[in-house]
Amino acid sequence: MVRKGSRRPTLADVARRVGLSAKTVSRVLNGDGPVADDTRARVMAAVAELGFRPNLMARNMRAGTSDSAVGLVVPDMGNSFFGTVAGAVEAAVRRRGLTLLVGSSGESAEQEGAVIGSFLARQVAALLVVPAADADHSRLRREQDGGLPLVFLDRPAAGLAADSVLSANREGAERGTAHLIAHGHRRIAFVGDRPATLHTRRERHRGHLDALAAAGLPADPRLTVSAHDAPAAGEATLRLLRSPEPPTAVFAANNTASLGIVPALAAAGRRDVALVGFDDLPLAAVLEPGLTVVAQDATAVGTAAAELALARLDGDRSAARSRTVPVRLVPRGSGELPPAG
Amino acid sequence: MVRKGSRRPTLADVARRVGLSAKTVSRVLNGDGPVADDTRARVMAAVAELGFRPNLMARNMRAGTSDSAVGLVVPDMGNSFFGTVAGAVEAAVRRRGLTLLVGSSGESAEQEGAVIGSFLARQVAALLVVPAADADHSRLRREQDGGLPLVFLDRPAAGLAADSVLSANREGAERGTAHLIAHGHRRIAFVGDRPATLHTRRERHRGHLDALAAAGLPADPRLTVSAHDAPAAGEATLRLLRSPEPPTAVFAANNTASLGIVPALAAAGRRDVALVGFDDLPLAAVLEPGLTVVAQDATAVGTAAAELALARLDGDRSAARSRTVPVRLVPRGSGELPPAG
DNA sequence: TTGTAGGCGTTATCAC
DNA sequence: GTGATAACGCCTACAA
Repeated sequence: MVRKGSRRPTLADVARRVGLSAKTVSRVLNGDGPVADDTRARVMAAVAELGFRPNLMARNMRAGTSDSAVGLVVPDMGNSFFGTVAGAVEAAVRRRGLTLLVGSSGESAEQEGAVIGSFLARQVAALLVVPAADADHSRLRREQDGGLPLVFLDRPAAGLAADSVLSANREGAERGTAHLIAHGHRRIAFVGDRPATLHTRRERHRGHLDALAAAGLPADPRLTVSAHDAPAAGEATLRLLRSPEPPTAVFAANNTASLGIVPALAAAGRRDVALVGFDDLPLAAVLEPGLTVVAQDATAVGTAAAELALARLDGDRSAARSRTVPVRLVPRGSGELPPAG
Repeated sequence: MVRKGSRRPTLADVARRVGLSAKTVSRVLNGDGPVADDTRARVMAAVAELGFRPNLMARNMRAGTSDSAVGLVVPDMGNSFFGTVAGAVEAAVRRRGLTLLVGSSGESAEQEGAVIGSFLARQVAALLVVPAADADHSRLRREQDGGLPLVFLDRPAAGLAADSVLSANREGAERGTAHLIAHGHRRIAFVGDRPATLHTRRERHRGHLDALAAAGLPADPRLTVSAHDAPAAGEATLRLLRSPEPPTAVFAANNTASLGIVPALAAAGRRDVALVGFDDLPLAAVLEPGLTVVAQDATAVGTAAAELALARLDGDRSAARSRTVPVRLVPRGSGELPPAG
C-alpha cells in the first residue's frame, strides 16, 4: 500500500524488490542489453506493483542532453490566433516525443525575458517566441551560438539574426486594400495596432500604402489610426466617419480591430461602409454582410516554426532563414460594398 | 568568446574562473550563507561574463522536490474555450514562479494517458486535466495518494474521487431552455455533442429536460440529436426543421454546435427559428439577430482550478471537492424570437 | 546475462 | 567566510 506523502519509487527500489541491480532494471525498461525472460517478467511485475515511473529529470540530466521539452512564448494564450499556433506547435513536438512548455508575455518585454529565462534554466531543447512589441533579443545570441534552436513566430527577432516564420503581412494587406480599391474606394481608413512599432502593424501598413501607391491614390495620414483594444478601434473608426472627409472603406489590420469595428458600424447603422479585416474570425461568414478578411493560417505558422526548430535540433546548421506563410483573401460581402454616395 | 556547440557553463566553470569552490558560487546565487562583498562581486562578474544560468533540472533533482512545473492536459488547444482556460492557468501558476506544461489529448483516452505519463515522468508539481470523453483515471489514484495535487476541469474524473472545477452545466442549460419556453416555445430541439456520454453533454441535456419538466412539457426524444462537428450540427438541425412536427426553437449545447447551426439557419433563410447556445462566441452580439447564449467563464474555470491545485501544493489535505463556476444567460435576440406560425 | 564504478549539475551537511 | 564531501535518480563504460 502506498502511503500518503511517501516518495515516488526509484530504480533502486524496484531493484531491491526483485533482488537485482539497478542497472538490470534499467536495461529491462529501456530494452537495452540482453535480459533473461524470467528476469524481465519479474522486473515488470515489480514495476507495475510499485507504480514505478522513471524520473525524466534524472534521465535527461545524466544523458547530458538538453531537456526533452520545447518552450513557446506567446503574448496571450486567450487570443485564438496564438491558441491555434500553440496547438499546432504542441502537436508537432509531441509527434517527436517532446513536451511543450508555454508562457505568456502579455506583450511585456520584461515578462517575456523572465519566461525565456525560466525556460532556458530548464534546458529546453528549443525555444519558440512570438516577441513582445518592445522586446530585444540580442542577449539570446549566446544561447544561439551554443546551439540552441531558436525560432521566432509571427514577428521577427529584434537585434538578432534568427529563424523566423511570418505571415505574408505586407502582401496580404496590399491585397486587402487593393480589393477595396477595385471596388471603387478612394478614401480607405487603416485601423492598426498600438503601439504602431509592432512589426505586423508596420508591415501591414506598408502593404496598405503599397496598394494605394500602385493605384495612384494619395495616402492621407489622417486616415491611419491606432487602437490597442476592440472598443478603441470601434470608436476611432466612428470618429473618422464623422470627420469632414470621411473614408468610404476601412481596413482593419488585426482581428481585435475587426471585433471592435464590426459592432461599432452595426450600432451606428453604417451598413454602407466597406470593411476588410486581417485575420479570420468564427461567425465572420454569418454576419450581414459577411466579413471579408485576409485570412492567416495559424496552424501553418505553428507547424512550420516547430519543424524549423526540429530540423535545427537534428543538426541543421545552415544560416538563419525566414519562412513566409501565405495568406488568403476571403470575400464575403463587406469588402465588396461600393462606396457610399 | 563562446564557441558553437560548446556546452553551457556550469557552477564549476564559474567557480574555476574566480578561483573559488562551487558551493560559494551557489551561495552567492541563492543568497544563502554569508559571503564577502568582494567575493560576491567577483562571482557576479564571472556569472555575467560566462552567461551562466543555473540548471533547474539539476536543482530540482537535488532538492528531491517535484519539478517546478504544472501539467495541463486539454482536448484541443485551438478551441477558444480551452485556450482561454490555459491562459488563465498559466497566469496563475506563473504568479507562483511555476511553469506550465501543456499537452493535447485530441479527445482520445489513449493519447491523454500518454501525455499524463510524460508529465508524471517529469515529476510535475501538480496535474490539471480536462478529461477525454472515454478516459478512465483510476490509475492516477496512486499518484494522488502519493500527494500529487490533481484537479479536473470542465469535466469530472472517471473512476477517481478528485478535485474538480465545472461550469454550472445543468443549471445553465435549464435556464437556456426555460428562456425559450418563457418566450412561448413548446417544441425545442437539443443539439448536443457526440459522443453523448460526454459529461457536459449529459448534464446539459439533463438541464434541458429539467426545464421541460418544470413547464409540464413533454420531452420528445426525436428532438434530441448529436453532432461531432459544426457542419453536422447544422445539417442535423435542418433535418429536424423539415420533419413533420418540427421544433420552433433550438438549444445548441456547445459552441461548435452553434457555429454550425447559425450559418445553416441563415443559409436556409430560417430567421423564424429561435436559438440559444451554450458558450459565448466572438461576434455573437453582432449577428442579426444577436445570438442569445449561456456564457461560460473560461477564465474563472482556469483560475479556480489552478488555485485549487496550488492550495493542495501548500499542504491542503482536505477531502476532494468540486467547485461550480456560475454561467450567465446573455439575451441578444435569437433566444427571444416567438414561435413561428 | 548481470553487476560495479563513476558522474551529470546542484545543494545540504559538516568541517575549517 | 569558505571549502570538501555526499547525495538526488539515472545511464554509460567497463568488467565479471
